[in-house]
Order: sequence, then C-alpha cells, then structure tokens
Amino acid sequence: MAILSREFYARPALEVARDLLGCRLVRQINQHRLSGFITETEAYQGETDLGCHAHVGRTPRTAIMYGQAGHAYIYFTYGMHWLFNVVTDLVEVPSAVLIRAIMPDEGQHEMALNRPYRAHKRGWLNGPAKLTQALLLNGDQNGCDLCLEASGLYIENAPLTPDMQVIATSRVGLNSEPEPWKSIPWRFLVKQDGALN
DNA sequence: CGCCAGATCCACT
DNA sequence: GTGGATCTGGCGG
Repeated sequence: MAILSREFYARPALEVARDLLGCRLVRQINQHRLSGFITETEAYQGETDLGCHAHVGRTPRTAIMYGQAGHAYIYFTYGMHWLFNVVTDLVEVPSAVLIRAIMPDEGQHEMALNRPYRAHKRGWLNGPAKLTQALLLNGDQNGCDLCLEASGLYIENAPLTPDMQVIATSRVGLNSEPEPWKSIPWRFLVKQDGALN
C-alpha cells in the first residue's frame, strides 16, 4: 500500500479523521517495523473549536497546526503522556486529527516490550497515550513529515471503511468545554466485534 | 467489574 | 498558579 499523500491530509480534519479509519500507522525504528490499523480518531478544527489547542491562537506549541498538512503534532499532557496527531487542512488553518487507538499488526513483540506491565492484557493499544508508548513516539517526532518514508513514521493507504462500520460519538476528555464542542460527534471509531485490541 | 486518586510537567494566564 | 485531547493500581461491591 502507498504512503498517504499530502493531498489526503490537506482536507478538513473531519474528512481526514473519518478516512484514516482502517489505514495502517507505521513506525520504523531500530531495524523494526511496528504497525497497526487505526481504529479510533478525533477531529480538532480551527480556532473556533474550543476543544482544539489552537483556540488560544498561535503559540509556540500550536504553530505546527498552522503549517503544512501531513506533519506530526505530538504534545505532552497530564505530566506523563504524549499524544500523536496529524496536521490537516490548508496552511494557516489550524487543525489536526488525534489518533486514539490502533489494532496492532506488525512488530507486536517489540511493541509489547515498550509497554511491559500491560502488554498481556486486553485493550493494550486502545488509548492515545498507549499507542505512543508502544511506537516510541515523543516530542522528538513533533513536526516530522508523514509524507516521507524516510521519516520512519507514516500512514499507509487502505480501502475506505464502509459507513456501516463507522461510529461517530462525542470527543473524549472535553467535559469542561461548553456546548456544542463538548458533545459534537467528531470522534470516529471502527465498529469492533466485541473484541478490543 | 466500577470508581477514584495519584502521578508529574508543560503551556498558557 | 492552574489545569489538562490520560493511564494505572488499589479498593470496594
């Protein structure tokens, strides 16, 4: 499968978030190829979206979201976690898609080593901070270009996941945000047959 | 199982 | 100084 193009990412975050479902997130590191199929995403679009970090405008932290689509926006939160996002839409339109969960595929043993205490349990990659641990992603990869294979971090194309298998719900962790942002259905999940990752 | 507190630090006010 | 796009272990039912 081909690496997703700049054009794919240079669309509104809502479309990108929806279409990323089923695509393969790939991390090449230390001679290993770690990958998993994206099963959950969230869209954050623009300064008017109070759930989006860019609602405070352009700062050193949010500047990456104002840049070219297809780059990684990786930030630190809660004093211990890194979250992985993909910059979307046109330059000067601050928006991104948070990757919240993957179904592990290649390099499962390596990924498990990166998550020593929980790797044997169910749902070991169904959270935005879990997958960054497994894929060894942190601030060092912030701003990295996902359209270049040489980055060692990119997403591969996949057939579009049918609407029948897609669920849209409100985004997670925005409980203190006002409506409509708190409840707007900008979170997308692939319907699973009861089986968690 | 569900609920809750603790961990731990950075960006922004 | 404050609070956060989270996760985990422990405790109670």
